[in-house]
Amino acid sequence: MGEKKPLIIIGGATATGKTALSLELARVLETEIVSADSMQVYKYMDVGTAKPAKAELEAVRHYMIDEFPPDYECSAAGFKERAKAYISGIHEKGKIPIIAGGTGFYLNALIFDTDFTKTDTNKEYREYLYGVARKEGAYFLHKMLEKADPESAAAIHANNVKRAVRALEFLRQTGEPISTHNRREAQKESPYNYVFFALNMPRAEIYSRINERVDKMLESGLVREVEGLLARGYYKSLTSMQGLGYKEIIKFLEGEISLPEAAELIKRATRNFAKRQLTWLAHKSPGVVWKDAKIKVAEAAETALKDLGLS
RNA sequence: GCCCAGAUAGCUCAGUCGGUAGAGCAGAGGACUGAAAAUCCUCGUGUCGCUGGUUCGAUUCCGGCUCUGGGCA
Repeated sequence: MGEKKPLIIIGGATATGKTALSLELARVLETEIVSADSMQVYKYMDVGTAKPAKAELEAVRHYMIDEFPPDYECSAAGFKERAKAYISGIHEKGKIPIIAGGTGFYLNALIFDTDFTKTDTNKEYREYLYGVARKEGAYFLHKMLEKADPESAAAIHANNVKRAVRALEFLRQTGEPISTHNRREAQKESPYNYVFFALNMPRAEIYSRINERVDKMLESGLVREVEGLLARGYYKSLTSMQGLGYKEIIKFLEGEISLPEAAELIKRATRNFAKRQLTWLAHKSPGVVWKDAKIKVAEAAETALKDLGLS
């Protein structure tokens, strides 16, 4: 019976101090960090994604940051595959990996080693389905799903074209309804011995920190960063360019909105995002332990080790 | 000082040919298992500026007042 390997997870809404705490924790525990952030994986996207500073990245070894070019379509599957390998690497060094990040879906994929059935993305079929949705409407597409996979159809709202497409796609590729797959994965037990801390603070404080951070990003050259990305040939429909801050600045650069308007939009969208993160943490993350965001490293390290049964 | 237009949900506004009102955004809650910083769902009672009048009944019509735009002096 191989003993379960330890993992320390640091989650929480955006702008809540995950980066700072994970850095300090990594120093104290002399270990390394695997980021779980769907946007920090991209190169050249630094200020808009609030990546750790260069000096910080040098001080503590980080993985899954600057992992892909912005035109690579990162997915939970691809992310998990790589991150999992890095985690084992850290374990082999006899260290406890720290997973830090705000992408709840990615965090879960790692913690539960979600099985993303290997399939080639069938672009044509996907395009075809989107075509159906465009021409016949979302409701029609949903009807299609209802015939093929009633259980999934019942769980997916008719307006959620993206989900309906994926369900249909999954069925065609694997021959299994995605609802069955989801149920199986949701019941999985983690192969790790993990502690999951979620940094918490009053909602109003998170929001004002977000507002301040967006202003700082603008001062730190977010506009220049986006201009640079466009100059390198990365275009607005890329997944990476859909990131918070990027899509809005592109609109500004295209003359659609003013800079102050863009700033407001970014703040608002980021606040909405933070709320979604909180919902995920509260309902989709088994074992989360909420911690005051101002927790001291020493205390965090001590409780983590204790909860892992390592002290 | 005069004329015109506004004054309705936190914001922007719609509406009621007189029977106490509704959208978008904000905000709140939720879903999510190969796009997830994405995608999607649910939730709207507020002295309808104040004050008289007409009316069975006024936020809706009429008068006055206050405030805000714009115009004329």
